[in-house]
Amino acid sequence: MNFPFEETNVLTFFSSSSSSLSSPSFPIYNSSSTTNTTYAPLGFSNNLQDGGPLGSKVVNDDQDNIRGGINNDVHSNSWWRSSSESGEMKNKVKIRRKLREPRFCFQTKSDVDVLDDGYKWRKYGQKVVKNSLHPRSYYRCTHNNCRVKKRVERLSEDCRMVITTYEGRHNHIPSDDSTSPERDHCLSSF
DNA sequence: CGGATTTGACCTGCGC
DNA sequence: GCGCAGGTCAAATCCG
Repeated sequence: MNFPFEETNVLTFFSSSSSSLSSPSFPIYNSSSTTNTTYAPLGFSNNLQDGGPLGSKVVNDDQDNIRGGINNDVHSNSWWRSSSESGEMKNKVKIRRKLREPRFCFQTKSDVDVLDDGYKWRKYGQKVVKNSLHPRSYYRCTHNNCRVKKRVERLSEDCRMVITTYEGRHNHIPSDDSTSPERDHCLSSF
C-alpha cells in the first residue's frame, strides 16, 4: 500500500462524518457491520508512547531511509536475525534499528481491532504499553517479500477508537478478491 | 496437520 | 551504568 502521506508530510487534521474528507485516502475496507468507521488520518506519529498516540510529528527518516535494500534479504522468516553467528547478528541488530520505514498513523472508530484493509496479516506480538489500558498488537504482512508491518491499539481514553500505525509500503496488491469499487478507486490512487 | 495466535523471553534505545 | 519501555522472536498452543 502506498499511502498519500509521504515521509515528511504532516497531517494533523481530523475528519468527521460531515467533513469534506468523507472519503478515506487510505484503502481501508471494512466489511464488518459492527464497524462504524470515521477516517481520521493522523499523519506521522512516531511517539505513540507516553499515552499520546494522537501526537503527530515530522519524522525525518533520511537516516533510516539509507537502507540500500539491506533488509531485502527475505530468504528467511527472520528478516533481521538471519545469522547464527553472534557478532554478525549484532551488526544486523544495529542495522535493524536503522531500517525504520516511514510510518503512517490514523485512528478509526471501530468495534473490531483489526480492520480489513485487504491485506493478509500475521500477528507476531502483543505488548502492554505504558499509560494504556489496552495492549498493542503487532502484525506483519504475510505476502512474500513484503516487509510492511502494522500495529494496532485502542485508545485508553476511548476504547472504541482504534489506532493503526503502518510501517513501510506494500509491494503488491491486496490478495483477497473483493471487487469493491471504492477499493478500486483507492488502489488506483496509489 | 498446517497455519495462525499467544506469550514469555530477549534485545535495543533512551533517559536519568 | 542501570532501569524502563518498546519491539521482536520463537516455542507452545490453538483452531479450522
